[in-house]
Amino acid sequence: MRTKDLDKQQRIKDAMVRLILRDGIDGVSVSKIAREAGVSPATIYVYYDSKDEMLSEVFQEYSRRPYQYLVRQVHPDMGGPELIETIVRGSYAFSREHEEVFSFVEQCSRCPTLSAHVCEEECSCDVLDLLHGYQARGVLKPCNDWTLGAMLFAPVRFLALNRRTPEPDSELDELVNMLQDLLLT
Amino acid sequence: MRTKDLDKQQRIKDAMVRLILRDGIDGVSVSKIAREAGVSPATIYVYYDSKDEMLSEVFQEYSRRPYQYLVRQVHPDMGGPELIETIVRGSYAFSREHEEVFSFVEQCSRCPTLSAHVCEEECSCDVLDLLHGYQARGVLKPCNDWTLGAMLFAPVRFLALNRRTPEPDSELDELVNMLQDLLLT
Amino acid sequence: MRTKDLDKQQRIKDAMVRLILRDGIDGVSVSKIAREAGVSPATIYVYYDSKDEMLSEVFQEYSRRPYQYLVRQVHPDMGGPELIETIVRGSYAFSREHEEVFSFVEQCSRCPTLSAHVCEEECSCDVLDLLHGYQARGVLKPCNDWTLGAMLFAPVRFLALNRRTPEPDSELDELVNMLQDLLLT
Amino acid sequence: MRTKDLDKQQRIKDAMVRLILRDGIDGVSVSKIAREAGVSPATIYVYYDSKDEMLSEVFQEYSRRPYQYLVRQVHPDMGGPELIETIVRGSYAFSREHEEVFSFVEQCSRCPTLSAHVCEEECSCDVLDLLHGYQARGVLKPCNDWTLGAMLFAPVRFLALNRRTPEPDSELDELVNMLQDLLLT
DNA sequence: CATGAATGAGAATTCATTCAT
DNA sequence: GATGAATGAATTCTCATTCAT
Repeated sequence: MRTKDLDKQQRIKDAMVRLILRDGIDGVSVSKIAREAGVSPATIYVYYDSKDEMLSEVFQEYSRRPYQYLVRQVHPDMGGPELIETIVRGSYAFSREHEEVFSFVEQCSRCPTLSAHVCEEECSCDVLDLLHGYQARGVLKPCNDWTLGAMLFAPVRFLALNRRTPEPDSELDELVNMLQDLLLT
Repeated sequence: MRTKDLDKQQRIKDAMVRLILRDGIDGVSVSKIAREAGVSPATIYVYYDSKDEMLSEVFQEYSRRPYQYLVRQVHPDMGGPELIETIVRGSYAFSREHEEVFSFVEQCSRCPTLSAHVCEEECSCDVLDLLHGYQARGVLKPCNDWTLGAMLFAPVRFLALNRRTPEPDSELDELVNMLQDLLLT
Repeated sequence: MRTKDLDKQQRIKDAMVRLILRDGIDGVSVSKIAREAGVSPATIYVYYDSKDEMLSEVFQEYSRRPYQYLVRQVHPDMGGPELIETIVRGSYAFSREHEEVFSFVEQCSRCPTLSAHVCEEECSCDVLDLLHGYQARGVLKPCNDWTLGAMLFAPVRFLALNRRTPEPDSELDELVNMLQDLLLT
Repeated sequence: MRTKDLDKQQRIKDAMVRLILRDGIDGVSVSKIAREAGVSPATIYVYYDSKDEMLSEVFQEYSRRPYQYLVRQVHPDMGGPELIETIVRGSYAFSREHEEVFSFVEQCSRCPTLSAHVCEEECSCDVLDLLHGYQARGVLKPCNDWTLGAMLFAPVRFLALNRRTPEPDSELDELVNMLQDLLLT
């Protein structure tokens, strides 16, 4: 008995996410993924029951990534302004350092068949917990979780998505300032 | 007969957009669209050279819709607070009244192959012009177009996308208030 | 618009039945059939929704063939002995002249998924009507339709199936004689 | 351990035969059989060199079963009428008590690739020997083995195959009577 | 303009089988 | 002996597109 090769499964995920960045979610096929991952198409079915399930499973896993990335950057003893800045700049950094994951998650979360099984609220819960701490301490204005998320995550992603060259340093600066003004007490 | 033809092309667009809301952009095919539109697959090729071109063309056309919708709601003699409120609530209204178009545009704009040919800046130019007027008059804070768009359009779409029942009235209220505070002088 | 080519559909059916005689019902594939018929695999799906439906439809059509063949051989003014002889020898002749259809029907009628939709009684109804006439005239013994069918059709098919060389003339003669003794008044 | 192995092989055979009753001979696969038998696909290849050989071997073994069943029911000192009745009713009983084996053998014996290696004559030799005894004693009419088999086995299988509800008691009665009249001196 | 038939290419998936343990 | 992983080849079927009418 050969044991399940976790490295192989990771190569499959990587290949999928890479191809979706390149060709779009409507341009990937199981055979393309297999070729890119260096395995047989049949091997993919050792790890996933179907293409849909593969997409769904990996989406579920990766949709937490942007938030996990942020949690790693934030220290709970940061000040309010630094917190906002870290979240905004961190979000943008994630979209650059993990382009494929960022694009993959953005695409999946707009696809009705996939997004049905993933809840933004759950994905961001760790970051939200952090933010709740700041709200409790009166550093952050008390406001609804959804509004908070909408303001903290959506605009920077908008910039990341519509990224042009050169880098939008000034836009990011402006955004950071605005959100500091807006969300801190 | 002109009417007939335009009607047929419109039926094709409607069918496409309806199916993409239902099945996702990775789940539509030319034959499905044809069936849904009540025409032959061959007929689609009377109006479009290829599936890709069809998607691209319709995306280009429809990506302006959310902004056209807003322009129709805004009167240039509105006050600043009313302006913000109209834009935010109008954006949300659009996502509800034109669910398929909203979903279609959101999906296409995340798809790298499609979004390459559509520029957010161009789509929103009419709304931006309006906003520039308000900035010139000193009603709206002077800030970068991208930052402005990011703040005015992205958060409400975030709410629209992650819509849950019941309706997020309070979130919208909060959002409106925040943006009024933030963007008005 | 090209019109549906009935000849093409016939070639598909012929190919299917020929291959099933050669390779068995578990040995045919859509692509093999297409190659044998000289069409593209996709073309088969113009005429049938799926492989299963194709099998089922053709089975339903062809399962009547052995009986239609018999009806053509029997004249209603035949005498009783001649009737029996014609049916028995006719059944055997059919199995030789239409080997593929015979084998196809025999294989399908044993396959649980296929036989569920085909009823022997319906297939043989024309022959049974003929036989009822003979029973009404007191030429043929009055007996249950199923028993009659079992005696008239099953034994000769048994011989046809287990055919060895040389031809089973003597067996057929004996069978004819026996059934004449048994079934005539 | 011997018991373990034979048990495992038996489970494989059982699974195969069960699945063929359910899905038809064209619907079984090695993995399905393995799953149904609760073993690994690879294990099947410990006992058989290939799928074809497995089918062929089991068919060869099981094709004798209906006749072995009959031999067990017949006592050589039975009278002629009882003999006929036992064979006919026994054949029918077998088809009910061992549905999967009955269906399996019927399907295989129609499949050209499989039936080539199995000879009805050999399978039934024990029953034929019995019948020869009755013929020698002048109880049973002297007639060709094939004709005898055709009359004694085929009609009742025809009824078994086209079984409807309720049970065909009257057909069986009639069949028994007919064959007694026909075959006994 | 409009169509349904037709198709080569490719989709997702399963197959029978072998490999490594 | 027994296994689950792995796979090349083949499966059924759909795709985007073109053809003939």
